[in-house]
Amino acid sequence: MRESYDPAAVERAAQQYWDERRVFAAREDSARPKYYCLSMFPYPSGRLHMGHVRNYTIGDVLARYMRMQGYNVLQPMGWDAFGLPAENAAIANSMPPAQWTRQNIAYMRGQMKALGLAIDWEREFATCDAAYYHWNQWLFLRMLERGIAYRKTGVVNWDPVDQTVLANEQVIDGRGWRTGAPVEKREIPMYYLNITRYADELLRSLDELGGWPERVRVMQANWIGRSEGCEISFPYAPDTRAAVGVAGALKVFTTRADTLFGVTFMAVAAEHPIALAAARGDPRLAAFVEECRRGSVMEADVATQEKKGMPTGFHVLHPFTGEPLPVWVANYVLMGYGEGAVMGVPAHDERDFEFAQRNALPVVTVVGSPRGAYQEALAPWIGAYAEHGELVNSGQFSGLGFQAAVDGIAAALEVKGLGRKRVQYRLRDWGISRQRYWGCPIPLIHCAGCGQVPVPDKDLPVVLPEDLVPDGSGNPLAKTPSFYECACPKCGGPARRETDTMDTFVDSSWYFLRFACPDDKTRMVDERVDYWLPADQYIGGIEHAILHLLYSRFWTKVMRDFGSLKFGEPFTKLLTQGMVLNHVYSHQPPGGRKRYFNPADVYTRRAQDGAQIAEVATADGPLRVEHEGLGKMSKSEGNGVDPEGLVARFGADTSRLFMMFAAPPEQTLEWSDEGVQGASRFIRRLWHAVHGHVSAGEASRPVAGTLTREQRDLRRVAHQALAKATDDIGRRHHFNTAIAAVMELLNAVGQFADASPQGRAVRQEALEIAVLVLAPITPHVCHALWQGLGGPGPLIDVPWPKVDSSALAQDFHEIVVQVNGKLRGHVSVPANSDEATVREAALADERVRKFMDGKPPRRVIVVPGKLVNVVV
RNA sequence: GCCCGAAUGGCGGAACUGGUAGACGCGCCGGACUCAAAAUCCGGUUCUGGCAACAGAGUGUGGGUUCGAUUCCCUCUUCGGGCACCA
Repeated sequence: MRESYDPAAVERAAQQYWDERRVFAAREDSARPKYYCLSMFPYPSGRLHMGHVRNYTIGDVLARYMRMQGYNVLQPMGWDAFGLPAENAAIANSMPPAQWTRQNIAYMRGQMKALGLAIDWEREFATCDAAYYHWNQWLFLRMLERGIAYRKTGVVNWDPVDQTVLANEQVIDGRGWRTGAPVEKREIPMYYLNITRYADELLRSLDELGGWPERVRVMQANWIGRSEGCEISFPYAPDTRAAVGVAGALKVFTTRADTLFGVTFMAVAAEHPIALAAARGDPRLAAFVEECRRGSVMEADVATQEKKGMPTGFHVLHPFTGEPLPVWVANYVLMGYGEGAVMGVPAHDERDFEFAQRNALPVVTVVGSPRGAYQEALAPWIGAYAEHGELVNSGQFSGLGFQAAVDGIAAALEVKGLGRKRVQYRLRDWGISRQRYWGCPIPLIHCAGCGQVPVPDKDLPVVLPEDLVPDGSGNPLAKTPSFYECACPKCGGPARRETDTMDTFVDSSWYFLRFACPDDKTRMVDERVDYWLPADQYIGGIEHAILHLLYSRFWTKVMRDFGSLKFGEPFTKLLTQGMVLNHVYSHQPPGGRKRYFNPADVYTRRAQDGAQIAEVATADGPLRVEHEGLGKMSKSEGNGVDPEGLVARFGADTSRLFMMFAAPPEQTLEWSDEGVQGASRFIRRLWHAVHGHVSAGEASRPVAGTLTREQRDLRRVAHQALAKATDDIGRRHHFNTAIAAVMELLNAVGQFADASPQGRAVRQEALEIAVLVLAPITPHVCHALWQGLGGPGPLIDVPWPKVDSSALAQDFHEIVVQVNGKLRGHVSVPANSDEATVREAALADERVRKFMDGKPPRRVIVVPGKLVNVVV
């Protein structure tokens, strides 16, 4: 082996070795246990960023480790290739999204290959390949046949100037990103997938996901949001009946039916039929309804906006007392959630309380909370008001506790035909229609005579034309007759093809299945899926904890119910990688569009008053930019760091080692390349240690029982490091501490000067352990070092080493002694000492006696092998 | 606003099940090598007091449980993620 470490040469040689032998091409093999190691495929945004490097290195370490453990490993890669950024790039560069996307894929594939990932590239595909999205369309039609896909109207952000539907991301402070025009809500027909049909199963089967982080399961459970409550109907009073034109009732859902006698008003969404009916005769109300129609549809905006309301002048009747209750329009009630109406109980609900205070509505206490019920009209809200308690002022139900009250009220409502118990979910059906070009076409045809007609299976896929260039106004597909003009498959008459495309979450909801059979031209999935799936380990960012993972679980269950799959959960274990954060800098000219700047281009200086000023250099001189804090590395915020420079300067192994050493995978990481020198230095030290060792000739194996104390010490350090690294990599996925253990081992090897044959044998074993443990993390240099050490066979085929437990044995234990919980001394006791011996040794210690100050021990706590605490 | 996390030296982090706080690395300081620099090697490095031995304090804030709390419970603060059309 060469004396000095040349990362470029080492990495070229190792990658060539793997490529020539196709060592990562995975084949089904019933003789070996399989391990499907899946990382979330990237959006081809142009360049990899450090979040990608982190994600794919974690996956690669696990894949290579499990291969060493004897598993038949599949690690695939593909591209989540449809999406909005390609259209934005197209607008900016007048280039078709397809061209931009495919260029990016080619570039990023090269970057990934440079990292030396153990990927089976023969399975690669992009979701914009017709051979892939063909099956999106095929399954969508099967869902349509079974009523899982259906059509209804939905609310979108509408830019009135560009006449375009905007993504939430394109709405900035309530205005369109390009035009600056105030955004409006607009209802349009859309296609939905009936995920709520699976709400109960999606919730219950979270319990089976023992390999998922607790926090993800909690987030999903809260998102699905099962609540048990009552549906209650408030019959229209005569004024409402007259305005709406028919007799009826205002239906609400509540988890607090026990507070029914405390209802003092009703609140409906601005889009509710009662609100619209009332607005027809009231210009002020009409203006308020119009105001509510403005603004974005995002829940975060709705939840934080000022709570406003206006009375309709109409009334509904209390189901028990018959008392008329005023109906208000409120901007915080959402039409798309529940019934679009809520009952207002100001005495026992904080939001209702604030609304009542603001609008001078009465407050009626109906629950005697043990910690104090609402009394004074102007008293501030306290949490106790919302607590369960005994009912008061509630007619026949007074005196009942929470559950008895809910049961009694529900039963009585049912008798009257005005309500019943019901389970409600927060989860809403999944709207998949996008009024965009760069996505999978929805395979439907609209015929004047036949209505909505599915594209026949034989005509699939409906291929997306790849040569269009969007201009930001509307969907280019809707302006392309060669795409939308077609014949009705039923009657043969002229018809119009659907121009909406599918949400890109559809593409990513099943790609992991297709990696098992990417070449099957006749079926969506085949029997190879039964071999590889479910994926044993899924790795991806915590930001996908809800949407992507929930949609993938739903899609899997649908395919299972169609008979295509034999399992209902796609990912057995989940590792949610913490985000790699970087600073976010932006500039927004008055009335103009906000632009983001990469932190690498930003420099800061001090103003005269000492304040930090951030600027970027432009052709027109320095431009002041605003620091928005830290955020995940992303294309849209322009704060990604391209790993290319790092790899070019230090090599893939150093980059991988540095990234894995920086923090455990699940932890958020603020990007900094300080410390990368340390990773580079460590690899060079290892190289020199191996080189120095092997240039002195061959070494034998150590012979147990004949070793000196120093030789036994080094063996113990080596096997301790191996035991720790095995646990850290295999179980905990804490690669940073595994690396630290190898660093300690290398430090010990450096201290070990024994050049005797036995000494050299022990050093050989220690270096082999160091190289094998690092093999999953820094595979290229370890490939070369293994050759240098004369290890048997190529590293890629070497199994994970086994801990020699006899090497770990220790004769003495260092016991920590505390007095009153404070560290006061150490004693060394033989490893097999009993509790009494340890206690005696501790009490005999001089320093311990000094701090006991002559007082007798009140209590002595002995933790075997570790610690003694003397309480005086 | 709601849901989920996180906070430990100058910095990244370690302490896994309640038992020695600061492993390992970066940076910094000192030394060796060198004409010099880089690289490399050796030593030191939580803070305060002390020449030292040593003592005291210390894991975002305030409280609680415990012989013992970075770890468990409650409060608050700050930061990050998600909130259904960014992916």
